[in-house]
Parts: sequence; structure tokens; C-alpha cells
Amino acid sequence: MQSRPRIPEATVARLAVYLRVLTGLADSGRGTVSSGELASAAGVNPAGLRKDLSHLGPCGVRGVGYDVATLRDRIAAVLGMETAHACVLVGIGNLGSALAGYGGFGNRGFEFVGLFDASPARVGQRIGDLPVRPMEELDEVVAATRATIGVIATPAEVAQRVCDRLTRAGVRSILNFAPVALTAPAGVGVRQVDLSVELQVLAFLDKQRGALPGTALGTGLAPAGGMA
Amino acid sequence: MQSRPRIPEATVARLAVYLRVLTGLADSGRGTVSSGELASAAGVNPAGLRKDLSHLGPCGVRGVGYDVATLRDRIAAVLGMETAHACVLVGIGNLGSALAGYGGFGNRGFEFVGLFDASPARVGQRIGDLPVRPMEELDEVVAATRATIGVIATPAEVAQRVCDRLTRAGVRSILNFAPVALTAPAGVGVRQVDLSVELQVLAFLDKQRGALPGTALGTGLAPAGGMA
DNA sequence: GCCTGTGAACAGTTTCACAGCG
DNA sequence: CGCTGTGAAACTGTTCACAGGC
Repeated sequence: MQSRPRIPEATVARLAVYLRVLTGLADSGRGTVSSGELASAAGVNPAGLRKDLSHLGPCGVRGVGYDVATLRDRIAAVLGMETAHACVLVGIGNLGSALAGYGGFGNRGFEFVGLFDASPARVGQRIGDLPVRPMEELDEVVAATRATIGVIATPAEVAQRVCDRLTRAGVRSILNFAPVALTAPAGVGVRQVDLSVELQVLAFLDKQRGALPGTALGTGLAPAGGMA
Repeated sequence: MQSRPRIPEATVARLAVYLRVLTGLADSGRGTVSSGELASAAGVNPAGLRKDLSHLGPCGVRGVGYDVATLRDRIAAVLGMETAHACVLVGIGNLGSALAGYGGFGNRGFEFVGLFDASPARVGQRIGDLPVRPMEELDEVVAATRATIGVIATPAEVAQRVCDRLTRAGVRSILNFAPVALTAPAGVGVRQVDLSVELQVLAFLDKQRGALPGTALGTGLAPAGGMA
């Protein structure tokens, strides 16, 4: 199992979670972990975790477990974290400001190199150490920083136009928080995150679980651990 | 196909997307849609859309399509949107403020009835028309409002403690934005949203696509449409 | 004996092709 | 004739059980 046969996307998402847990363990000086312990910290099943790791080739020691630092580096390499990724963010409203200020990105190999907004009222504000720029400077900044990732946090109505501008500027991967399906040219990857869909799924499961107010707990079969 | 045999979770997530599109169509006075048109607006395959809708029983007219308003109401009913859901939000940092101020929730049958933060500096601030309250008032507010949904937007270190408090207060469904796996008692549903994992998956796909800078477009097989 | 790595069964999801009704 | 509704097929992802090294 070399890196040739493509790694399943579901596995990639979990590798990112394992990486986070491993980084924490390494920072607290831990030398090795077993699949069981790592799985429970990541909220997954141990066998599934081992299967996920099998996609990177053998990297544990039988009877012992995995070397924390080695595994951390191996996953980081596979995920492409050895070099930092430059990102531009368009739409500096409530959500955009939160994303720009969110430490979780910087810590993990992502760096915002440009914040953009169409509203003159927001242009010029600073978030962290970056100024909010007008849309006109987008192409210039993307070219200068070689940013490959664009994040859209605008209202739905303008998201497709922003997507078009990003792809024309040379961005090749887009994370879209606006609640619309975007179309982009082949060769550009789009990933959609819809916060209200998450809430709605949650509400559905809630409804399904507790159909009857009088009945205390439904079937009692509800899953407890969460997952990316 | 009554509502007995459980609707697949993947389908539920897409139903929420269809609902959004249908609401837009209805607002612009549209009477009927075909599966093809609705599917393209939602970013999915037409046959898959019809299969999704088949879980609600027949609700279209052959040779014509779906009645926009009827289908909208049918999906809303299935997702449990006929009654508004009361939510509490814990952790009013950057992300929490964005969530509290995000119109996308209120429009879709969710209402924040309480905002909580442990920091005295934040308590007393207002976001929209709600004050930020101290954690001590959590049980009281959950009980008074019968909130069933809790949203966690705290730092990772305290998320599990907040989860425990929410479940003890009576919340039965939790949406967690903190980057840790939570454990909750059976009967409580937890859903995890990890923004940096999304970015990492995107970066991985980016890397895979454009492995060689000299080679223009890799295989040219990259997917274009995004999905929830 | 413990824990990894993996083939094989299983479950869930997507795609396809077409039957059936308006 | 168009478009919905659906079984059957293909695929992907998950779970299980155990073989194999330390």
C-alpha cells in the first residue's frame, strides 16, 4: 500500500483529527500510543483507526503501538503540511472575522495572507495583523503570495461571483461557507460547509430520538461519540 | 415507504439543502420545479434527488415535477421545522459571536434563547437582542425555555465540561465547534464540526491534484460541484 | 500476551436504467 | 412524450475477526 492508491476522503478527514491529537500528545512529552488510546481520544473505533493508518504503510510496532512523533510527522507529510498554505479570505462579516481571528488555522499550517471585503466600511480595518483590502487588490495579492486556497464567507448572493474571481486570480481550492452550491471550472476543488445544515441534521436526530415526551429515552441506542 | 423506515442521514443533510433552495424558489413566486432543475441548484445528481424525496413518499407529479410550496412544507415537516427549536450557545468568542449574529439560523426555525460565557469581561455584552449571561444561569435558562439544543463554541480545554453541564441541564443535542471529541451519555446526540479539518482536507485534495508545478492540470478528473 | 496490519463480511450510499403515470 | 418513482447494480466505507510479529 504505497501512496499510489488514493487515500479515501473519509480517511483523510480522520487523519487530520489524529494529527491534532498526536500533536497534543507529543507536546506533553508522550512517546508512544496504542491504537485504542488514540482512537478513543479521536472519537473513533480502534480497528477503523488502524485501517486508516494502513493507507500510509506500516508505521507502528506490534505489541507496542505507534511512536507519537514519527506518526505525527508521517501524517503531516501525507496531508501536505510540510509547507504552509497561503489562504485568502473574502467576506469579513461576523463569520469572516471569526475565521480570520481563529487560531486553529495558523497552528496547523494555514496562513491567511489577504482579507478582502466589498464594503468600503470594512476596508482598512485590521484583524490581527492584517488589513482588510478592497476586492480590486485580490488578483495582485493572490499573484504575489501564490495563494492556492480561497475561503468564501460572503452572503449567498455574491458567492458565485467571488468564486469566479478567485478562480480567475489563480486560486485552486475553495472553502465555501455561503449557503449556495458553487460551480467552478474542472481543476478547482470546492468544499461546502453549511452551518445551518448541521443544525438541521441535529434537530432531525433530536426529533427522531425523543418522539414521545412521555417516553423517557426512546430506544437508548443513540450514538454518543462525535466525529468529523 | 412511510416515515417508519429511518431516513438515511446523508439524505437528511441533503433535504436541508433542498429546503433552502425551495424556500428561495417559493419566495420568487415559482410554482413547480423538475428534479433536474432542483438538483442542479442544490449541486447534486437528479436521480439521487428523486431517491432522496422517495423517502417522504410520492410527492411529485409525473410528467410535470414538484409543487414548490407543497414540497417545501413536506420537507420542513419531516425535518421537524414546524415548531421552532430553542438553542443555547456557550462560548461567546469570535466564533460564538458570529454564530449568535448569523441570520441563517433564525431564518430556518432555530432561535438562540441564551448566550453564555465564563469570562466576566463578556458577560453583560449584548449580541443582537440577547445579553451574554454567566454560566451560573445555564440550568435556569434551559429549564425555563425548554431548550433542547446546545451549541459549544468554547476553547477545546473546557468543551467537555461545558458538554457535561449542558447534558445535566437537560439539553439533548449538541453541536460542537471545539476541536475535541466529546463523550456524552446515551440519549444525547453530539455532532462535531471542525473548521480546520475542512481546510486540511481541502489542502490534501489540492496537493493531490497539482502534484507537479510544471504539469498544468494533473489528470483533469477533479470534481467541481461541492456538497454538504 | 499484547497490539498491529489486513482480508473478508457487512452496511450504507450512489448511480443507473427503466417501468409507470399524467 | 416527459418526468417521477424505484428496484437492481456498483461502489465506497465500516466493522469484525484473526493472522502475524514483537
